[in-house]
Amino acid sequence: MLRSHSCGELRLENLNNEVTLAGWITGKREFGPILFLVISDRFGETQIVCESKTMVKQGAALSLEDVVAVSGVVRDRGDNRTTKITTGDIELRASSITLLNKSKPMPYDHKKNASDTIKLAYRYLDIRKSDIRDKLIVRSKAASVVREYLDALGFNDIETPMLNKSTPEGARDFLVPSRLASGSFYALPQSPQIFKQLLMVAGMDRYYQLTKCFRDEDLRADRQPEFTQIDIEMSFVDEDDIMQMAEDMVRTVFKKVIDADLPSHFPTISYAESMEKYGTDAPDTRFGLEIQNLAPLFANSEFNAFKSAATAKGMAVKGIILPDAFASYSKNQLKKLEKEVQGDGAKALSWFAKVEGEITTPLLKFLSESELETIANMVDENGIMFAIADKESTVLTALGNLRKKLALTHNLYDTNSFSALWVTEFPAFEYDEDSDRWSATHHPFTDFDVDAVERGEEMGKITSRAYDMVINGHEVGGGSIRIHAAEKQKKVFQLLNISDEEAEEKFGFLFNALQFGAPPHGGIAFGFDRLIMLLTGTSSIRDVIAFPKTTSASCMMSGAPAPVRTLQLSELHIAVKKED
RNA sequence: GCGGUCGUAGUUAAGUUGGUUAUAACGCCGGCCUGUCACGCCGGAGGCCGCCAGUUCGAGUCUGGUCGACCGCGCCA
Repeated sequence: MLRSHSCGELRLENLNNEVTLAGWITGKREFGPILFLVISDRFGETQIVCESKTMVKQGAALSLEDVVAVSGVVRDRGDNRTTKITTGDIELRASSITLLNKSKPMPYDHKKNASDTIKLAYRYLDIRKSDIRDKLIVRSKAASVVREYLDALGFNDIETPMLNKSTPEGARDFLVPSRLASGSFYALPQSPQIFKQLLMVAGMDRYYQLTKCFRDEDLRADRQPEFTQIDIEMSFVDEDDIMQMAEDMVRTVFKKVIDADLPSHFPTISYAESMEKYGTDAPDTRFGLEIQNLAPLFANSEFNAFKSAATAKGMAVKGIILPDAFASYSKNQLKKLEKEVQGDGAKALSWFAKVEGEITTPLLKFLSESELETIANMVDENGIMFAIADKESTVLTALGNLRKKLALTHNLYDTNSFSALWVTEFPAFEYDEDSDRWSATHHPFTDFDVDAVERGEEMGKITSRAYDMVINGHEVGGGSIRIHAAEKQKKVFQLLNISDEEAEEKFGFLFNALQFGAPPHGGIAFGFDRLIMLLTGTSSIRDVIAFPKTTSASCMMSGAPAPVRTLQLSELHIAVKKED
């Protein structure tokens, strides 16, 4: 070992010990005949004093971020103790300094808020100098808690292939050209979905994996082209078994990693109720501001925009009530809010405020006495009711986003608290206007009541056996009970207008497997990165990934993606087309 | 693919109605300093104002395009 202690370790009890520390120089304060250095590693920092002429000379030659080993005796700082660092009671009187490696000056000032560009270009320095380091440690800890938890329940960690066959459904695949089979390609997995189901057919009973998934779609603050899933599948279970296990696992992770208590039972809300109350399928329930249906109120309104929205099919007029806030709003701010909802496709945002018992609104002259009275009864003094009349889906999206925005600007919730819940009863099908047909909302292996279709129930009302776990308005995990009977799977393909040939080509190997005694099974997959974002309280996924990519999916350090040599291309039977 | 914000010494920023030699702080280099801990003081070096074109007598500043970073929409079964 090049050191006897870490840089965060020494205390008064080590007085007069002869020790050696190794780390980076992070401070240097010179006073002629005496010189202070600060040596740091990820465990902490320790002050070094150079007093002899030789030591001062050697110390003065060092630069910040040089890597050194320093030997000497631990000394009490006496009157000069500090509480700013954990080793502030002591200092190390240097008797020898070994320069292990020199460092160029830092390319940016880590104490200031440097640009993402330069921090990503020197990611290893950002990890060394910022709290990214702590977030990566949380990530490591969380992964080990997950493994411990699942191992104890008899789950087996089984790897699945990275080189797969491309399936045209779902997200765009990352492709890997084949050298041996000219013109053929592998696809990197979007998730191990089919393989984990095959493992159930294989009788493995309980499977899990922390594994990379790849999706070639445009990025967001919470999306990377490669990300990590906690992938889980179980045999001989129903929804409750999986949900109970999954929430207990997540509770354990939050408790053991950040000592946070999630509720002992996660409430369940149906997709329909979630959309109606919160305008989203991933509601944040740390605050109220639930969406109210205003259709009854305006069904006979003189104000035509409201009346028609309240009565026409597929239209809606809904609102949310923000208590005790109107006095703090200017006309300008209300205009800004309207701009926001217009960004979500709504035509306008109406508002009604209660001032001294009376309703104030730009729509005053369009509304009847009784309408104003009803609103006055709904809103408390100084409260505002915001309303949107539009296409139902637009109204819900816009109010859902407005709700989050208002809660954030008015500090309506504790940012350190957690709300965890399940969303269930998702529609099994959604209507695709482009292709004029119904398609599976989740993947086509999700179980649902197929007979309901034969009974003639409305396609849009049939729900599937799927469930999403939502924490603080983020979907952290989702899964379903799968179809395990080949016959049923065949029917579903037919319902979805997937021809036999198409089904055979896309999913043939799974379909075959279902015919060989597939057990009832189901599972769930968690977005591991998003879970770590919640554990570390960050809003950027890049903060929880050691070497992330930019929003255009490139790496600021390596320059990936990059062109390759012609020889490599020709081995792969590939010619690159020139862009115009 | 679309929209928004941003791009000026190594870094973070300022830069007025378009006008002489483009500022500051931190960092870097040299010097001084015996208890600092954001040490202090003196001096110095450091610029393709992202890139290309245009308007103009004159562009860091105005216009168009382009590249990059970030945020959002589409997309992400």
